Amino acid sequence: MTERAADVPAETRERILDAAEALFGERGFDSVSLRDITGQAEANVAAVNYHFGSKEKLVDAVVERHAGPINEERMRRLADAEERFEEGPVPVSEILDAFLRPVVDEIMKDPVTERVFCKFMGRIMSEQGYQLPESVKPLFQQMAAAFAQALRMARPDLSDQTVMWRMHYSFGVMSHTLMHSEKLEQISAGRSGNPGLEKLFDHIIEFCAAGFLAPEQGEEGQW
Amino acid sequence: MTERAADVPAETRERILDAAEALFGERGFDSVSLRDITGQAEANVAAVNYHFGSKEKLVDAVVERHAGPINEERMRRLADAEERFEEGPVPVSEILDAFLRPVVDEIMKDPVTERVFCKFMGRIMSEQGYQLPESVKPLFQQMAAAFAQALRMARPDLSDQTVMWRMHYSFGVMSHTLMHSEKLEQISAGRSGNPGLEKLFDHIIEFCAAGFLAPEQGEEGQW
DNA sequence: GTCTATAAAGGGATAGAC
DNA sequence: GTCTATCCCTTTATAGAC
Repeated sequence: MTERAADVPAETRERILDAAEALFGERGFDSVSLRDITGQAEANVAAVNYHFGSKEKLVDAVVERHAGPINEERMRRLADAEERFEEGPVPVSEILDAFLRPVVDEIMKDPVTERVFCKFMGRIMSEQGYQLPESVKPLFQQMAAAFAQALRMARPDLSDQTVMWRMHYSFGVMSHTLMHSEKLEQISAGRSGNPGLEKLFDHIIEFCAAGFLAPEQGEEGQW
Repeated sequence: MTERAADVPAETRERILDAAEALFGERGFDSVSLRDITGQAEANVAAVNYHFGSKEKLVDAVVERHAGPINEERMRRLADAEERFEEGPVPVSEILDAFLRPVVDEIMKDPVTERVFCKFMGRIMSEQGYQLPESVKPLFQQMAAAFAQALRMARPDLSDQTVMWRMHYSFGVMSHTLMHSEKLEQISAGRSGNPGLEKLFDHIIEFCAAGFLAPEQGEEGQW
């Protein structure tokens, strides 16, 4: 937004966004005060209201910074997969990959903020009562509808309801893992340290894709 | 704890616990004030400190009210399953059932608080930074270890790490679904309303058990 | 654009009457 | 065991100097 030299400490606005992202991911939106944020960002309390207008708008700004690019990339990858598999439906694992890979890529852009952003993403996906900013809602809903449609075509033998639930379960696995990636690293640290996000997400996709393979129990329309 | 007639409005202490459980589940621990709680419970602010000593201890009390019974029942059911399958390992779906069923039962005890407690449980399983009360920690760890052990025996072909991760994914599905059960009911309401918790959890177990069936990719010890 | 100072509201906790 | 009244702290937000 504003112009500045390359190797100078980030602008106040950016530092605030970074600090907010880290703290929100760690402790949630409500529990973090503006003082916590400006303290960590080495900025003044008043700077938040100067740059963003209010705490709520700061939350929106942090979300918007990533949500747009990620959802656009998801749509791109899904469309790309649909082209590659034009003869038949896209495999479930490819659909889940199109959903998750953009998150991994966004995290990888800056290794320093890797774990920070992991948790923040997980929190966005799971926080109760939190309302997505109006600016990203339409794209988000569009994206969710496209993925649901692709999954229905991938598993035409399943009822629509079952597909929706399993899509939801997959989101649950992803957000839960993002939020607790720290603890999990400790678990696996006994052997060879952090397995790396890429492998972790491959592992998640294997699990969820296998979950989609389960046959439907009972008659259709049981829901 | 205290004696009272059967058909009289619940004691203040109980009303506070009920209100706290509902509000904590809805909005998290930090975002809910004691005034929110006592307002909903039709009690006085000072009553919280009289009955519980502090807000933190109130949180502990809400957790303790359910955590003990649920974890004990989990252990009982796992032990029971191990007896039934004494010739061989307990199937994954039986293990997951032993883990999840006590939650369903606890929820079912009082249909009124069904959705309330769903979300509260989901929040306990997912809230970052929240520390389990010391009084329930040992039982919790013991329980987690027993289930991990059972799952390893159920899938001896998988590496220990893979089993741990997949157990974690299953927890993710469960907590995410508990916390968002409301939204999901809306989705399925088009056809026949609330599918009922029992069916929902059967569905979750199918999904997770199928996830455990996925073959392990790459060599062992890749983590 | 960044600071200090302060306003205005709400938080947890407690003393003391009943 | 329950209430009122109050203390003291932190919160968000803003006004105004620099």
